[in-house]
Amino acid sequence: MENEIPKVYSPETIEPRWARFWAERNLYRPSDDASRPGFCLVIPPPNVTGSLHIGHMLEHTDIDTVMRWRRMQGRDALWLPGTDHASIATQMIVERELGREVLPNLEPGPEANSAWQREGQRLRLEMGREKFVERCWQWKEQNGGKIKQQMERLGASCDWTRERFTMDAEYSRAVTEVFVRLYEEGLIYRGKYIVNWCPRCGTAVSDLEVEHEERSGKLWSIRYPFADGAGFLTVATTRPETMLGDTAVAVNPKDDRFRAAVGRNVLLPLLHRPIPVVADDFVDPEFGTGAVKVTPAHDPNDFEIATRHKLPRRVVLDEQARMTAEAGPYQGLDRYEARKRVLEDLRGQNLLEKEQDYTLAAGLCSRCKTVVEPLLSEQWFMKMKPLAGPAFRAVERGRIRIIPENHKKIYLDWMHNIHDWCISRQLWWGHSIPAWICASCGELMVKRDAPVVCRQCGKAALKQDPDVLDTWFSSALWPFATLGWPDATEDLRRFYPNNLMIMGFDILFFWGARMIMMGLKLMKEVPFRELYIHALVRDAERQKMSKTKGNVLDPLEVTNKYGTDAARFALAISAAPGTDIAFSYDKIESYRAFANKIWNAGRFILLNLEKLPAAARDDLAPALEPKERSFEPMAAPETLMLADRWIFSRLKAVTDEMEGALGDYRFHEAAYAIYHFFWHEFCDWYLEWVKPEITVPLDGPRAPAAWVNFARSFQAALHLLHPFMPFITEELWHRLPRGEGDVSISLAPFHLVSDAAVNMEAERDFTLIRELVIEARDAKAEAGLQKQKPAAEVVAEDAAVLRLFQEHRPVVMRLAGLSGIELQSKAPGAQEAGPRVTATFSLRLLHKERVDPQADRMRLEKEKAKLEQALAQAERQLQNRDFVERAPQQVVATVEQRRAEVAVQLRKIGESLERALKPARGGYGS
RNA sequence: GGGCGGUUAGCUCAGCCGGUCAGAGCGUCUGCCUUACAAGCAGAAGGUCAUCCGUUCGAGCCGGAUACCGCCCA
Repeated sequence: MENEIPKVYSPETIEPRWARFWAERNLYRPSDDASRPGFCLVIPPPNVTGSLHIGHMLEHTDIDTVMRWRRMQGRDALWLPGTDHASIATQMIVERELGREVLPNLEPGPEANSAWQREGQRLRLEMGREKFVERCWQWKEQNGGKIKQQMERLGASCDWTRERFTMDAEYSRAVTEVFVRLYEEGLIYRGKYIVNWCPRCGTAVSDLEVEHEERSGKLWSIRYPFADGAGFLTVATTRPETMLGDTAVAVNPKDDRFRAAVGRNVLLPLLHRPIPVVADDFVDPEFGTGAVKVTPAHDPNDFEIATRHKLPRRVVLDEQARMTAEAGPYQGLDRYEARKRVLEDLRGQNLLEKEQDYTLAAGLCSRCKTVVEPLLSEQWFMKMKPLAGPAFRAVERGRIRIIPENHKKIYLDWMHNIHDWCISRQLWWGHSIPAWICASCGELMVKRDAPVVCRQCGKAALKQDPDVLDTWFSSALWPFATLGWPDATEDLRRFYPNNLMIMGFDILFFWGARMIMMGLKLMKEVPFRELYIHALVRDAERQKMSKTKGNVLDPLEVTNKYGTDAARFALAISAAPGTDIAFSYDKIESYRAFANKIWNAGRFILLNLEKLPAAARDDLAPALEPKERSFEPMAAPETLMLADRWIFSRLKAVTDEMEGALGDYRFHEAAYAIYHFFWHEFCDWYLEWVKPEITVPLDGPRAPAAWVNFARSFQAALHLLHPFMPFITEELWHRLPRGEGDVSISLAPFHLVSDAAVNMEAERDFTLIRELVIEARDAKAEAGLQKQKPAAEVVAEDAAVLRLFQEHRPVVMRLAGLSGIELQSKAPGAQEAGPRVTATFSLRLLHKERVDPQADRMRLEKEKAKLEQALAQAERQLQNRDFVERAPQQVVATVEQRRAEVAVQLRKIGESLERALKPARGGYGS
């Protein structure tokens, strides 16, 4: 038999089996009984190109823990899985793959990557849109399943029958519907504005997709001569090459230095174009020389100035960031090459006045880290202010609760300062924009279905807008589009609003905020009631994990090495809200030890179960029937041990504590509660206490109370552990005597223990016994007697305590390793080893061979000093009239009680010390 | 420039509404292969709670300032 339960837990043989079991049986598909209370969370859809990293594992651990817990509470829990199509990322990957096919011999590395990318981009244009999109689908079919496999392996309890992808036909219908509705309402518009343009990706990106990075650069001061030949104005710029597109110089109207210049023309150097000097409040007189160049087509602020002053907009940089024909002799040069040439030429003409070091914030494409170019471009935009108002109020007024709370303010600030969102992308893989332009008359039509003829001129010369929508546009619809919107489905009715959303801070604005706006707009209701923002997983050195740093971790690697349960538990217990997690293998290892501990406790119970008569074993199954709040110590007073009453009382307390913590997303507290309970209460004390009852050979048909209580409390602990450690708990649960109908622990109640189990008296009594055992062990260790079994003398003045000790003499002797206990109501002045003093009792070992009297005395002195300090502090407090009068009575009472206890202890220690100083009766070491 | 967070044991971090809150895990030290578990058991040592000032009868906890570290936004 022992061979079937190995001493060391090996998750690799057990976890994949249950992962398959859960998935194959569709265990986590909610019932169709709509009257049952639901609980819904849709996954923040991972990028289909990716694979899950350790951050996802944390996210999914948090999610799965909540979902399993809610399910065990009896809710019809729906965790809806899926992925998003990730326009830019997918396109980049497929391009790189294309490139690799024609350049197979490059050594992998950043250089090869960019060569493949360039070549792939060329091939994409060559093969055309239709074929390329087909390639993307192919890629998705082949690689998109990876995330599902990973999630299954990590135990994610989602409903795979409801899996969604943002480019599913049904989902795309929802995307089109939203676009058309918002366009018709005037919330989506098309226009020519400055956007963030990535010259490498060849597309516009939104503000959120630009990362700012401090870089050292230069600030150049350039002279712009007045057109009439009298002097010059000096402007300062960090981007001299854009001067070729200048259409004005601006100064602050309040700036006296330039009062005379306003209204005059200057000659744009190099191109010799006359441009006006305008006065605009935007100009900061403190910056540079106080005069700035105005480049409306390449700077958002200048664009605004130009609008106010009706200035022309000259585009001098093209979509690859090369100079256009507007740049005259510089046409065709790359932006950096052009900068060099412009500076040379200015210097040559003595128009470059100054060059200083300057720190500037470079905007980088978050996808490829290329410096983005502000560029005038025709794009689709979404008006955000009208959507932001309701989204602001929903959070402000608590209709959505953001946890941890400090993120609420960040959200509100962002929502308050929101700008219109550029939603079109010059990419091929994604949702096409449902807009058609008439080649004949220029009419723009936005339609759900492709129109045949132009509504204006009637000609059949319509061409669909070539752009696709920002991926985030479609994922903003996720909480309702996945449930069947725009149709009024049963799922939608039942699961919208979702109860909860869990995501990382990094996508709060990309996603969370936009989902709230869209949900309120289209469903007239918030998308979810609560939004929990989880922490970031960093590496052991607290560095952010990133592919470029090479410190990313594959969850499956961790899982294969230590077990999923251990990794999940390590993440959960580290997940204090608002604090990033420093990932370390040490941590995982210590929770692998925990899994092993659980395993071995299970092993203990199972091995002994085997030794029970078959009838008694069968008798256990009904006693372990998982019925909500039905477990309490079996009523059989003559065998009911203090330990039984105690462990059930503790179980009840821990269950409540966990429910409280999980309800507030304090995963670390819930995890710690069950960790501590299982290891340091159940195993260290309860199991050790009842061991003789469990190992004693039995006959007869009935399982004795001790057995029922032991098995029940173990099972209840498994239920509490299950949301965190689904695999090992499922395995052990199935090995306990089970009835036919018990399919999975994950469908059994979380809260097994009856309210009647609370027993404060048992907790108090048990605590006293435990203290007694610990004092005895400590005394033995101190005296170097660990290997021996001395007798002890225990003195307690309280008759009830004496009675309690008397009743439990055998178990104390066993647990402490004592050969006997002499109970006294008064100190007889015996003179032995290792005196221990507590407020309730004192204990000394009755051992002739005194090991080190000096050590005893020192320890007592030290303890005495500590107690004296505590006493002094209590007395100081109590003598303070302000304290006695103003502090709550309860606090004063506590201090008074403490003073009394400390005084008693001090008195006893004093006595012990006195005896220790005197030569012993019979002498030490004699 | 604006905003936010952090600083508690050697390391990683908990610590709720101010009053048994000075804690956990890992590490270290001592002793044990005690018939579930050495991935274990029984013990122990270790902290001026970053610094300063303030509020309070009472401050890791509240307020202000400083220093250092980190993040977000512009």
